[in-house]
Amino acid sequence: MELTEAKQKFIEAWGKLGSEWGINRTMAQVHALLLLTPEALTTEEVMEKLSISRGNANMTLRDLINWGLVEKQLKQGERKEYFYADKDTWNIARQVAKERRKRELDPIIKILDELSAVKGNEKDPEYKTFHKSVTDINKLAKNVDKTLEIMLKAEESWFWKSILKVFK
Amino acid sequence: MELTEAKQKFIEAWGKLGSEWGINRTMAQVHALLLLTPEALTTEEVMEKLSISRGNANMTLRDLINWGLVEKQLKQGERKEYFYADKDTWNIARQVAKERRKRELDPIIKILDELSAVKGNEKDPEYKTFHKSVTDINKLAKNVDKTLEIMLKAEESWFWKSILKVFK
DNA sequence: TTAAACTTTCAAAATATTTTGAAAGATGGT
DNA sequence: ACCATCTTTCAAAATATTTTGAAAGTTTAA
Repeated sequence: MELTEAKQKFIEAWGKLGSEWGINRTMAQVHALLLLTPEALTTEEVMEKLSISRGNANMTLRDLINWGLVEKQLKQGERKEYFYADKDTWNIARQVAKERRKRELDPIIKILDELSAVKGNEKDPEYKTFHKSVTDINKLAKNVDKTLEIMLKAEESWFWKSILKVFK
Repeated sequence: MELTEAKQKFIEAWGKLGSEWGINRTMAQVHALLLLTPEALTTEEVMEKLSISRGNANMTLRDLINWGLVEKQLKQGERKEYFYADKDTWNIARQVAKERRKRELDPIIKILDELSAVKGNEKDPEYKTFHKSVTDINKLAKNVDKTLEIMLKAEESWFWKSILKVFK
């Protein structure tokens, strides 16, 4: 397989994986493209290489910046913006975990807290099942949340350092 | 908040969370409904409670069975099938991890292996960046895969037992 | 074998999501 | 102030996904 074909395959695969995990296909593809590109690219170049519209490229690049996966670069004497993707796999994983935690885990925990607090008749199987499921899921969600928090901030802890080293 | 409203909220929240993670909204909602229900339900009951069509209910329930989250129950002298959801949070998490690993992680690792093997000119920055990104991601993916495998099969290991206890 | 009870299928319809592209909005140099 | 260059916006169009429901399929009992 030659490089051009291989790049294409990677972009496709990354796009597919992304969409299976609730990340817009194009966003994942633009990210893949930037991961494979040594220098920063302009909106124009992203548009061309992936055959997408200006609007789409613009929005997608903003999103990637908001996710902390891509940074905007300005070059001396040039008006246009260049986009560069962080190539550190570990940072990418960290950023994705961080964002999804904030966007999805936190809100669901808030709801689960409310629902855990709902009172009812302990003799009623309907209530008992409801309460058990909700509190169990809440517990798990909170543990995941806590663990992520620790992993995300405290890479300095010897304990986590040794666990995380396995993944790097 | 009273029970009926709380149940409704949980079903909605679970559906939303599911769809943000690439799981069909209805599938997540049916799962939520079954999680809240002490006894097994028939297709008919699921249709009514969630106002969905027969076809949808049928397909969704099959999917949940394929994911290992719901089981079919047959009752003495009755023709119709009843559906019951495993209420053990830990099992649910295990099953989801197991299925997604099989369906998504394994295929992407296969592709990354192929792409890692692509040869090129080490002096070419295009190639170098491609190769680094692909092999780095491949490494991370393989570590995640290995870890999941260990977690999924070997709960008997004292090491994992102590780690996993934190989450339960 | 028939028929009632139940399940499955799948093309078409409904809905949701993504993408486009032209126009409006910025920005900076002259 | 004007213009060229670049970015952003967003309603409409294109695409993708999900849902429907009626018909076909299956199973069981009499």
